[in-house]
Amino acid sequence: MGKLKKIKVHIADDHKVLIDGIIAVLKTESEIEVVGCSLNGEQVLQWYESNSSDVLILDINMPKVDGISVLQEFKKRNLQPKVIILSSYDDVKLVKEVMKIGAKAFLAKKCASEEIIEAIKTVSSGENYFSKDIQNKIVTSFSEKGDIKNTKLLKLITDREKEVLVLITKELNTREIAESLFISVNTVETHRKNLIKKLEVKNVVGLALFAHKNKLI
Amino acid sequence: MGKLKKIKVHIADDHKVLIDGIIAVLKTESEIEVVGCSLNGEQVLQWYESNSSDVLILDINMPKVDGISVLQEFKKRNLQPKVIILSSYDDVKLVKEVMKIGAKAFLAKKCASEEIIEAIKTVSSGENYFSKDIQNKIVTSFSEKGDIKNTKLLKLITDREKEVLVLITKELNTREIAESLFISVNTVETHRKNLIKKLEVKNVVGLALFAHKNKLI
DNA sequence: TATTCTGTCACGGTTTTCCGTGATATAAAA
DNA sequence: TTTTATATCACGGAAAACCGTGACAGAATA
Repeated sequence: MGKLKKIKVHIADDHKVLIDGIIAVLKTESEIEVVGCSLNGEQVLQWYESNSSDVLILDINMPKVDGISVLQEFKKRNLQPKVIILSSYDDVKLVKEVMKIGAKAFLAKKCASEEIIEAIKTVSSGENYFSKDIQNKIVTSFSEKGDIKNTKLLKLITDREKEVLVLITKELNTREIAESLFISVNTVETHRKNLIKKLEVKNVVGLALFAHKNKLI
Repeated sequence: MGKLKKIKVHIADDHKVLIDGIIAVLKTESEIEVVGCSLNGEQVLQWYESNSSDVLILDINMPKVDGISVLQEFKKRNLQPKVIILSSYDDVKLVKEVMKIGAKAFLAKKCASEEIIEAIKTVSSGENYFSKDIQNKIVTSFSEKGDIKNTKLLKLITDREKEVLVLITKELNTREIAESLFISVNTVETHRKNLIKKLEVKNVVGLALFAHKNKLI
């Protein structure tokens, strides 16, 4: 052991084999040192009560306490190991969610094992890391169109109704909308009624959310 | 000219030099044929009235009619050349916007010229294409946290209030919320009042939009 | 211990939304 | 030319939202 400060890693996954696999891979890296491992979320939280690591490789699907809950608990306790999420699901929404609650990297389990090393080094230097296939998914998801269902609805409403809808989202009430469009209160009410019918919502809340989701504002 | 069906490309950019550059690059590719070019959006629309191409390389910033407007007009006229956006701005939001209105690829102007060829081939086969630097930006943008401004307000409201707020966005009225939380209508009203005060909005519309903007739903 | 925060509930009153139903004029489409 | 779509207006009534004010218990905090 030289003067080199190793990157301390904890591995949490309910599949013992997978942990062993990762340990084997990491053994080839002199800068990385596995300092602990857990088979479920509970163990992880316990371990971090009396220990610490630079990086935590965390499975999402674990018994007792799942990975998401572990992350949330970490946030509460203000624990700061850089977390690399390891998941068999590589849904883009899931990726977004875990990044939001503090993860620094996301690896699909089917990723190349060298990517684990890459990920550890990257997050410990402060950057985020996504495995190649995840990157692809993210980019692909980007070009997906929004709801197709709603474009149909969007085409149903007239320009004037759209105008009223926008003013509704500005938190104006019917009287104020009428004044700002120089039309009768009754007319505005009619527009409201038609909007609610056409957009298949129950009330203003539905209208406001529709407008926002469809970027009318 | 053999039996090979060439990919017909139109180039639109207000910088003549850039057009010439692209033409020079594409000349090396036997499968690609430049069939026209325009210096502004108006010319593009005119050209497509009596001509057609498989691919259109389109600059965003052009005089008279800009690239976005061209895309929108295309949609109206139901013209279907695969559009590759060429832009000096590589803002992620811009990328998202143009993809939504029908673009198939996005290239930053600083991209490697081979990427243009790659992009043309990719879109003409029906897939989307993003230049490497754009891909990076997209992935990076993914891990960025949301608004910082509203987190102040978000911290002001209690868990129970958040619960009520979420139910409001489901288009439930006060009575229904009360029933689903097993509390009195009066209590729900109190929560509503507090929410409106704390979040500094005028009515339910403001509440709904706040919830949506802050991803509470 | 005293104070603040949270969650609960109540009452009365005003304002706004929601709903149905119907009418008229104009313009566009079948 | 008849029909359809759009935009306008009216009335009446029920339902819901909004507002102020006050109160109480338990938990957390200072």
